[in-house]
Amino acid sequence: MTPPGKTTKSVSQTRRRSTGSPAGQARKESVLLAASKVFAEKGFANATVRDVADEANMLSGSLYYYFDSKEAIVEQVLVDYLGVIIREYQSVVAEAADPSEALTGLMARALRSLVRNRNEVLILQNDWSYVQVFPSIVDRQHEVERIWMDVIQAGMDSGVFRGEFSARMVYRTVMGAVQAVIRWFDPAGSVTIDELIEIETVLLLRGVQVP
Amino acid sequence: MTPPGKTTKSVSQTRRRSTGSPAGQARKESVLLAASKVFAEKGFANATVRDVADEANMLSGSLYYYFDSKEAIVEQVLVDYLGVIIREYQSVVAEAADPSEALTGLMARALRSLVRNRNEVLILQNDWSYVQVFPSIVDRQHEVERIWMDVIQAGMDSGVFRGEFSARMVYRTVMGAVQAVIRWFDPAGSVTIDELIEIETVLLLRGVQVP
DNA sequence: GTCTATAGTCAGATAGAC
DNA sequence: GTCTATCTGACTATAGAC
Repeated sequence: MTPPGKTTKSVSQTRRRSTGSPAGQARKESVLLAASKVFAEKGFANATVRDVADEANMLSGSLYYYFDSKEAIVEQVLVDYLGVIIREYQSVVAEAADPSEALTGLMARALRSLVRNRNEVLILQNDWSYVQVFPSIVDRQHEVERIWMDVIQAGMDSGVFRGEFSARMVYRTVMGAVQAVIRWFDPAGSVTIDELIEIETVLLLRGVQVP
Repeated sequence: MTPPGKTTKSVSQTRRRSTGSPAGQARKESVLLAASKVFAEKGFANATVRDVADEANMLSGSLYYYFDSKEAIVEQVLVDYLGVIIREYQSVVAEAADPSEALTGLMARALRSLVRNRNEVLILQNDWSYVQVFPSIVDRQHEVERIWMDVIQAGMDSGVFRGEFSARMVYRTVMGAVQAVIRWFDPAGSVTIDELIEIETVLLLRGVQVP
């Protein structure tokens, strides 16, 4: 498979106080955690900085010690998440023996992360119109797309995936179905994550592969 | 296939002036059209009533002659759209000879409406957290879900669709992939709508059907 | 029916005490 | 670092003239 390729840079630079201490760093993390929860539940535009502060057990003014703006908070939340998932995808691809295994692995990885990082994925889905102004986020989304499409294209080139569709269309269709899982899957329900992966893989891979 | 079943009622009652005249009705329609465009482009929360008024070539105060609130406008936009698509789905199912034909027909219908009513679908997708407070909208979404799931369940019962998944999971997965089309399909691009339908049908139906 | 003008509200951000 | 207090701007919605 294709080599990793160093990930995109540059979160909008913040001219904030250092937050050098470990305690300060931890506090910042707790703000990010609170923000991801609040933004996911109420929607970015509907959630107020006071909501976030409440959830983080501080007052709204204090947030501005750590972040320049409400936008900067959601940007950091999503950049952090995308950074993690990109590295995971890269290692999945690196360890896969062939395109079918790689695509299956990517789907499994996506589904697990969807369940684990439900809030971040919900924000990306629901508030895309508000976060697409950040190049730091858009660039990382493109990096994700590139990783998946390289796998799909490799499968088409080697003849195991149907070649009559564009890799981009296949990627979007598969990813669309995968992302939709967030609307119905309940980790506490009767369907396990492993069953979920089995189901989605069967439903989607059959159409992608050459019969 | 299952009988139509009368659609849900009750848009939040407006205590507005009559707007009885044909001209007034047409003006109201033009506000709805402007609103669907503005809300889809900027997101419901980000769009202001002034934006909508501008697009409809009037001043923001004048909007309130036709509607009680910003919320009432988006509600009307989506209720109108959902009413149309529900009737279309019902007739597709009524005319289908078997579940496979019905499901293919539903997918084709969904994809065409996605392209034709891009704005309304975008609002439903992007601003679901803001419009889910309207029973008039949620009820109609459930009606859509019911129509699709009845078809899928019938296919499972008759043995042509894989029975090991729940109808709901299949519905959500297929619909997720279909809805994702709105993010990449360009009606002015090189892929025609008919090709789009062919592609999505092949990719998705193969996994649903028993080999 | 559409306009002007504005009331009322609320949210993001800042200043400065502690 | 966190708080209190407050400013500022923006937006929805209304009142009333035309």
